Amino acid sequence: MATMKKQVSPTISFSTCSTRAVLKLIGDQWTAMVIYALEGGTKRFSELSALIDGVSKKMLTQTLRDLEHNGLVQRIVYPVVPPRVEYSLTPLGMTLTEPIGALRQWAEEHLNEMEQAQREHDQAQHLFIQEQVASIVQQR
Amino acid sequence: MATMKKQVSPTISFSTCSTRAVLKLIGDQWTAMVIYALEGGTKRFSELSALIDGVSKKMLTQTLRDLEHNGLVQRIVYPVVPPRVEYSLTPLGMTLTEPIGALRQWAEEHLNEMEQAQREHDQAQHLFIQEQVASIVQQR
DNA sequence: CCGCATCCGGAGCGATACTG
DNA sequence: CAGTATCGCTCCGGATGCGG
Repeated sequence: MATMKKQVSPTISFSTCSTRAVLKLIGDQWTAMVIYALEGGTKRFSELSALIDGVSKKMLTQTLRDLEHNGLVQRIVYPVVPPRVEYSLTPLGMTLTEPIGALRQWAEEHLNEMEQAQREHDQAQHLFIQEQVASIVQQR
Repeated sequence: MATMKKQVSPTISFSTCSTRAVLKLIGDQWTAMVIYALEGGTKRFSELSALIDGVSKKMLTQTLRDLEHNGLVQRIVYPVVPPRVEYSLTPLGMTLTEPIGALRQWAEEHLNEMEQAQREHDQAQHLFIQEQVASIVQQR
């Protein structure tokens, strides 16, 4: 097991934590899904737009630019009319599919547990609020 | 989720993609780091606050509440003066440490590559802008 | 067909002050 | 000590229109 006790040292500066950097990368709504969509191979802008339900042109452009800027996605413009732009993962981008896949796998395995926990928690909250209301009413 | 307008896409519906759910979970700035901090064991509110550099009380509270709501973190309040509140990972929360660890590992391995790609890209951008300026100056 | 610029409403977040 | 309440600001993200 690689993960032993792994005690958090008392002086860890979280500002330099690499987790933060990755989160800044894929933390937004669309990045992970763009990468996921590009796992299938090279895609045109309009194809991505159609695949990723709900994304606006602006956000898609922004996300792709960001990924390109970080060297995870390659952007190829064909100077033809009408314009044709193709996006694909770089080798570096491909390596990101693994941890993202791990995340997705976790989600598929544990999402139902989480939803159940949510329901239980909501119910507890609900009952608690009812008690509060009851006690307030009683005071009057 | 309440308002599902378009569900006609024959391809993958990304709105129901589990990746999205996980990202909503750990996508924000602090969640992943709270979990990371709690890997070391039970922590008090003030301890977390000290460990996670730069987090405000408001955000820390919000993040912890969210995690508690999803059944990933347990919150125990000791009714004493001064107040004492302890947070710890639930078994479900522990399972999240793996994919998050994978993410961090990827970051540590590839962050330098990304930074290099960024620099190269920035330089290319810079040169391009220089060309633009030059051509404009030339026109005058 | 692709992408950039602009505007604008609203959510998110920090700082501060207050409570128990 | 561990929050809650409120204010104010920033920035996200959608809609629209232009340009190549």
